[in-house]
Amino acid sequence: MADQGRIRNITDLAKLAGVSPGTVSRALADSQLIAKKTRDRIQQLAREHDFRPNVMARNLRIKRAGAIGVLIPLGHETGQHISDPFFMTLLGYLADALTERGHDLLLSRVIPTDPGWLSRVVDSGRVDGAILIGQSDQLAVIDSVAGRYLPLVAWGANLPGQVHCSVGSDNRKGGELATRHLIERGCRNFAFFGDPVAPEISERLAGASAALADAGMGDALTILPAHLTAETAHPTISKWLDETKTLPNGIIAASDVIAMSALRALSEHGVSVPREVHVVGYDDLAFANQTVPPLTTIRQDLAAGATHLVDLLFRRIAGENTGSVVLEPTLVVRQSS
Amino acid sequence: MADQGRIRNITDLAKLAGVSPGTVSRALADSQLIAKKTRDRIQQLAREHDFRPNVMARNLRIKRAGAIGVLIPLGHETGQHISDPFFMTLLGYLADALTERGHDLLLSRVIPTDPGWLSRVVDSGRVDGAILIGQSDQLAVIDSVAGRYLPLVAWGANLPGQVHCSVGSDNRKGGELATRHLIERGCRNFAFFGDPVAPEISERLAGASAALADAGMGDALTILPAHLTAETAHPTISKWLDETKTLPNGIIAASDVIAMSALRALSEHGVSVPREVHVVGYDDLAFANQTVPPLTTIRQDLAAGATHLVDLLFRRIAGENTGSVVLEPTLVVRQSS
DNA sequence: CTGAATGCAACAAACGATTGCATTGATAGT
DNA sequence: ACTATCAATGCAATCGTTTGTTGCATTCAG
Repeated sequence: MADQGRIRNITDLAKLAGVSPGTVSRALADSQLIAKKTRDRIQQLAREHDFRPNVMARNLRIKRAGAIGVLIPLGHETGQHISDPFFMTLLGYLADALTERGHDLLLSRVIPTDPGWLSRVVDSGRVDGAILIGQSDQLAVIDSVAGRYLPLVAWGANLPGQVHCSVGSDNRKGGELATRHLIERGCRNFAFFGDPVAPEISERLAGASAALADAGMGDALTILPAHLTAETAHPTISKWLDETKTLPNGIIAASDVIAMSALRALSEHGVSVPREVHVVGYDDLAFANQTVPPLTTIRQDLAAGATHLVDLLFRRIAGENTGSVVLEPTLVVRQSS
Repeated sequence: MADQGRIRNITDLAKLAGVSPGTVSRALADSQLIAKKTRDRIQQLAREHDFRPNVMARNLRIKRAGAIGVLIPLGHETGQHISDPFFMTLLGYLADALTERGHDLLLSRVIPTDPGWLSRVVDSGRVDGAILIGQSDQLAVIDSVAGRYLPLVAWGANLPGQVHCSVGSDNRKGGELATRHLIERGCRNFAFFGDPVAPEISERLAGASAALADAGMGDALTILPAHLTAETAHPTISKWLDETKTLPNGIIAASDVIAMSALRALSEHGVSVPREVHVVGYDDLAFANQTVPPLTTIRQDLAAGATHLVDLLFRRIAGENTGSVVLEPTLVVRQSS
């Protein structure tokens, strides 16, 4: 009969080492309370049997989860897949930032059917805190949970009177930047591609309108409510181009994804960018400088955003009631304008 | 004095209901052992205090983790960010498939420095199984863990003699498909953009070479080892175009991301696609039909791939020693060829 | 009216760790 | 030689559940 197989828990290892479980626990934690010699021996033994203490049991005792829930609520825009490049870019940065802090990332794509979707996660005891990527149309639910649960932060708009902590860029200002740039480029006739049902988008639109009003061109804007996915944006835009009599010469897209669809649709209609029409996107995702022509866009610094989100979250986990953060959007000029 | 605050655990609720904790547990699980009347009363009470049993404690007792680890090993190609659209697309599908099975997704971006990176996750007790997105250059480590740990599957190549279970498309065949298509389009002079250091890429290249040899054009292929990220691929390609004397008329890109960079570089060099040069990508990611012109590409069905990965994983969790799956790649013809 | 069958709920032992406190030896101080 | 001190380890309670076993009332057949 062999050694009775693998070492499954701290008690097995204790027997093997001829000590008590408590001693093993301390030894593996490298506690000074245990003689260096014993510690080394036990650690060596653990390595030999490649034994690792059960994290779940540890977390239960220690009362922490070691994981942060990252939720992507898809309320409106149900067609929007989790693999939307914007979400994914932010997710990537979050993964890095959380790993750095020694926490795991529990990913959840959630389609809010009942109002319990958020508490189900935060009250489950599986996570030490939660990060929402986008608020979708769930402001009420988010605010209500945020009222009693501190470690919760969201990417998105910072609206007056909102209870929860958010990180996002100044969408209104972004819209202004884009529009001013187009005005400088000599555009006189504008179109906004994007559905203002989402708060961020409607802010961007508001910024655009304001900039035009400032320039005395308040009535030169057409709004085309294009959805945020490429699959739905392209046909919408294409159809619109077919039907429109006078083409605008400045297009403000609510996202890079929409801008990319616009570039394609314009190309298919034989319209030259930027000669005939100038296009500005929003986000500055990785692909934005790989389009033909490379896209002028409003950059949201998602790396900085992720860092802020994580930073605020951990301060809240520590008990601090932090405020929100609004990032400055910047204009990145490339060849589409 | 109020009700002493929140209900934190099953015992609190038991006291409140005047029953034992065990009864509460059974009641919340809707066990027939508890009288319907008692069950209802307790469930109602739980709802009122929106109490949810602690998942970690439950999992500890029940000996399951309720989560699947999804690991993205970044061995070679360290520049490759987690937000690579390919990874993210697959991740999205995985998130959906796992959620459907009632499991959480524990995301980990791992840069393998020591060989313990994989066991650290699977032996931690936090996950019921693990899915690797890509094998990177870690075949040895993966195979060694797979030898003793059943619930492990990987997206990637299916190599002869490999111990671990994998799901991936037939890269060699994909390379052949792309090349045959270009031959049919009348191309006579070819370039392959991609670094064959990764096993998948080298298979795609092998397929391309084979197809050319078949057609008696074995020496008509130039290889440009472009990296998989857009940031690095574009300058490489651009430089190459500057220096090359005779332009190929057929380009096989190892991925859609590389193809997109190629499209841009070609456009910048005033080369018309597809009139002068035909381009085929690989993957068929969401953006592939939004490029200018829309990209002809080899489609890997990632939705099906994710379903297979999850399916195999759960069969392995149940104890079955499954084989690997190889998916058929298909050609999607658009306007770049 | 007695004894067996049945339905409900309580009890207590796990799951695998951590940690305050008690205990043990050995060394040192007087 | 006797005790005070201290370092090293063991003991046992605890985290919040689940679940096999047991015990107490009923109910019903005979």
